[in-house]
Amino acid sequence: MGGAGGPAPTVAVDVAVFTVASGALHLLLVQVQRGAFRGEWALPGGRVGLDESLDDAARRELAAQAGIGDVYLEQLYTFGSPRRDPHGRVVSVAYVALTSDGGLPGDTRGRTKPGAASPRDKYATAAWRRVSRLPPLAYDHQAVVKAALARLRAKLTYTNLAYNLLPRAFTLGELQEMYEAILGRRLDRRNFRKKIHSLGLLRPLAEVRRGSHRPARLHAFQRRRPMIVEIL
Amino acid sequence: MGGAGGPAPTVAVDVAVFTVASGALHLLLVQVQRGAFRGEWALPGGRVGLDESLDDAARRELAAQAGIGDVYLEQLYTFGSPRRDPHGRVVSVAYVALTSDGGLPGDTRGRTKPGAASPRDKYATAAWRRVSRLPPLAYDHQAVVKAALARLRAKLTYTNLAYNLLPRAFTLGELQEMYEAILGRRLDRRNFRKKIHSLGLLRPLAEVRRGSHRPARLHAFQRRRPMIVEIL
DNA sequence: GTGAGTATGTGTCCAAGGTACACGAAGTGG
DNA sequence: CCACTTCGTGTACCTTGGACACATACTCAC
Repeated sequence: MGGAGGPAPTVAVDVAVFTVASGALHLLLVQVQRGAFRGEWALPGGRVGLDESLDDAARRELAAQAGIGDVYLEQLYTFGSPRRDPHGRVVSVAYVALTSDGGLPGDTRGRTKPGAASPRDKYATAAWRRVSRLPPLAYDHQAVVKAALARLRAKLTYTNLAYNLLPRAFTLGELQEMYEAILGRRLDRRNFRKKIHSLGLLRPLAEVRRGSHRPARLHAFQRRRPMIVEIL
Repeated sequence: MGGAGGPAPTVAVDVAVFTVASGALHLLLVQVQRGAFRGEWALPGGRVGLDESLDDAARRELAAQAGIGDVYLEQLYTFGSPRRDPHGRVVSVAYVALTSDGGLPGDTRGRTKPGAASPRDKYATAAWRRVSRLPPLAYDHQAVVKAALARLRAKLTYTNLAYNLLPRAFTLGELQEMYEAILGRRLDRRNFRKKIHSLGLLRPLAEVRRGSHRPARLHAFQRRRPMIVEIL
């Protein structure tokens, strides 16, 4: 390793933020404002400052470009092909982020319907898109998303990271629906519940969710911090 | 993302190269030549050129600093704390590498005894060290090694990456010895062999290895390319 | 050459976990 | 009050992983 001097690549971060809404997995995209890819969709991200860590840069860009704070953040992979960005040599550290509400600016409360663009001007070009129907992406971001999805699917099966994608209280049906949406396959309801219960990850709440049919008991995660647990 | 201009971090690679010899896991270290850490031990690595990929940079540095080519290479994690290098802001992409012979320069054939320093002048400061007895490391390389070991242990249990650490032909005892050395626990010989056989990863050879006792049949990997296989 | 010593090589039994699978209960809505 | 839909639970089977014992083949010491 060494000091400074000489030509060097630029360092950037790109973040794949996921959330679940309407039983479908969504990804946050922004519209490129200038340059060769102007108008196309891309992952939020940007240059890393001299005095901030990579994680900090990722959080800063998320807040700046989409008004999103309070996410689970995990480094994914670093993409550094010489020609991945036509504007110059950019080495990009990719992140996976998870959030429970489509936390777009303004209505952080109002449970923004993913799929719609954000109301605020500053983030007018940020939007949640169903992962199953993504537009073409700028740069090599399609490869980034592919890797992010693989990581997300893998980690859901052996960690409790699911708590980052659901609100405080949820029904077992909603939890299962989330797993099915992300893993892309159906799960046996009885086996799923048996497994979840045996792991003791959840805590039943007093309330129930009332719908068109039999009410479902609400649950919450015992501990909302990352743990290694074999779920599926 | 964007173009050039403004102050930016330097990009470097650091590589944790592992090999197995004398039934123990070894790591390749180099002695720092200048700067604040002069004389201390560190992982081989260096700046990333403007026109090379990250993987290429890792291979180039390995060849230059230790005369090592022909390794399995896998990106590990990117370390980017602002103060991890006292000489300036360096974002370092860490790699894990695996090689079967302590392939130090010159005697690529002669199966260099790990633990000894290299014979060639140019690589005089490169040496294999037992992972169980590592010296203090420069920079944040101790954290890098810790992460590399975790990755190595994890991957050995669900991939066939072991083929990168063994010569073409080996006995089942040697294979098991390698697993035990890396995982740090003993395995039941009968269950281990049963599992390995049932996976069909190996191909028995005609020859046997003769030692002080009953000869052991030599085996080779069916396919020497990365595969996902649940081994342990 | 012969017997002790040691590493190689194989099969069984049991426990645990995963998968397939069916029925009653609690509500809503017509 | 009847039909419908979702919630909620338990059993049987099979596969897998882990504990475990004995015969074989060769070397070395005597």
